[in-house]
Amino acid sequence: MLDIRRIRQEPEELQRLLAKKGVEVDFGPLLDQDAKRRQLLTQMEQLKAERNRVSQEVARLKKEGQESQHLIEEMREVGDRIAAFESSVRQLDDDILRLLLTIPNPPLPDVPDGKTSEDNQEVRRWGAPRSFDFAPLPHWDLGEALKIIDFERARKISGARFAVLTGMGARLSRALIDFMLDHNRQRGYLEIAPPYLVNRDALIGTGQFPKFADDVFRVVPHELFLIPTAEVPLTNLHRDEILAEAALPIRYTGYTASFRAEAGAAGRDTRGIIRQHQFDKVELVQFVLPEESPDALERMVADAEHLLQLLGLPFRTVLLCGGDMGFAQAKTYDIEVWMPSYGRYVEISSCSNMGDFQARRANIRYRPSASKKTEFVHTLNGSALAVGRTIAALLENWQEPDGTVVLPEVLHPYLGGETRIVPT
RNA sequence: GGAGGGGUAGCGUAAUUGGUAACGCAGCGGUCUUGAAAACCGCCGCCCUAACAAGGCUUGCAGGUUCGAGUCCUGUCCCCUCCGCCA
Repeated sequence: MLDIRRIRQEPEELQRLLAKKGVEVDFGPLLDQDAKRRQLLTQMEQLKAERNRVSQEVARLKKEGQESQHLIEEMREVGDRIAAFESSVRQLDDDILRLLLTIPNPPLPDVPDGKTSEDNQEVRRWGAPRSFDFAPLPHWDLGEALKIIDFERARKISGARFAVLTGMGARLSRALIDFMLDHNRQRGYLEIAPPYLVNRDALIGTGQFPKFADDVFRVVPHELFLIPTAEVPLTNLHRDEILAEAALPIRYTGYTASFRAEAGAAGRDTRGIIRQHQFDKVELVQFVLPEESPDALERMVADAEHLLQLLGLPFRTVLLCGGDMGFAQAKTYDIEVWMPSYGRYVEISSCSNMGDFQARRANIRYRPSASKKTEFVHTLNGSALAVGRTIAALLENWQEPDGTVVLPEVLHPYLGGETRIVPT
C-alpha cells in the first residue's frame, strides 16, 4: 500500500514509476477525498475537544451539587453533530482505503523498462543445457512410464490440474522438501510450519486481496482461504506487531502446499506438473531494515540459486522488467531452470523485494533505536524452491536412454541411499 | 457443538453508584561513578503536524445507550477450564 502522504507530495513521480508496470493511475479523486477527510477530521476533533471539556465541567458541577442540565442539553446537540462528522469521516476512510488497496507497488528505480517477459534482463547463467544423444522424454511421459506420477487417477478424484505422486515420486518430493528446508536452515532461516488456511486480513496484508481474490480458493461457509503461497502466513506472522530493531533481520523458511485457482491461465502448461491447482513449495521470507532490503534480495536469490547448483540443474536468473512484475513487488528476480521438454528456461523461483508495501498493509513495524517513531520494515519473499517444477526438471535433465533417472548426490541421504529412479 | 471463566501499553496487575485509564517490572535516556550496580530524575500505546504547541484516539474487535463507558446493553473474534466429538 502506498503512503498517502507520499501521494500528496510526489504524485507525478509515483505515476511515472507505476507507468513502468503498465498501470495508469489518476490520483485526483483520491487526493480530493483525502483533503476532505482531513478537513472534516479537524472540525470533528474540535467538537470532541469541546465535549470532553464540558463533560468534565458537568462532573465537577454534579459533585458540587450544582445544576448542569443546560450544559447536558447543549452537549446532546454537539454529540449529534459529532456523530454526523464521524459517519462522513468513516465513509471517506473506507473509500480512501479501498482505493489505496488497489494501487500496485511502484517498482524500484533500477527496475528495467519493458512490457513482457521478452524485456526481462538476464543477469546470470549457470550450467549448460545438456545435449541429448537420444530423444529425451517430457516429464509427464517419464513420470507415467516410471509409475511415479498418476494424472488419470488425480483427474478422477479431484479434476484437471492435479497430480498423484506414487512410490519414488512421493519419496522424491518429500526428499526435496527436506533437503531444501535443511539447506535454508543452514543459511540462517528459521523453519516454520504455518497453517494452510488463512483469514481475509492475511490476504489483504500480503496483497492478494482485494484485487486477486479470484485466484484464491475460498472455503465456504467459513470465510477461510487456502494459501496461494506460504508467503501469506509467513509474512502475516508479524502482522500488527512492532518488532525490536535488534531482532532484525528475521528470516523464515517454510514448506507448505500452495493452492491456486489459476483463473485466467486456461490453456497454459496443461500437460505435466508445471502448473497445478495444488503444489508444494518451500518459501523464504525476510523482514529487514529498509536500507538493507536491496542487499537482502541479492542474498536471497543466491540462496535459491545455490539449491539448483547442488541439484545440478542448469538455470538462468533474470531481472523482471516493470511490465512483467506482480502487483505487490518492488523488484523481482526470477530463477528459471532449463526444461528440455519446453526447450527453454522455465520459472522455478521468484524472489522479490516488496519494500514497505506489505508492511504498510499488514502493519509490520519496528522501532529504530535512534528515534521514538516507529517505521515500517521491508519484507522480501522467494521460492526455494517450487517442488513440483524441481521434480519435473530433475526427471527431464537427468534421464538416461534406458528410461531411468539419475538422482543428484545431495538427495541420496534423503532417499535411503537410492541413486536412481528405475521403472517398477 | 454445549456450559462456565477471561482479554487493560513488552510482561504482571489496578480503577467507588458510569466522571474521562493508575501502579510495578522490563526497556531507553540522564545525574552520580574509573567502570558497573544501587539510588534519584525523565521517557516509555497510536494518530494528526515538516516539527512544535494544541488536540484527538486507545481497555480484543464492531455497534448501541449516555453530556460522559474499562464499567451498562447487543453482536463478534480469540484464549483458558470442563463436557461432547475427533486424528
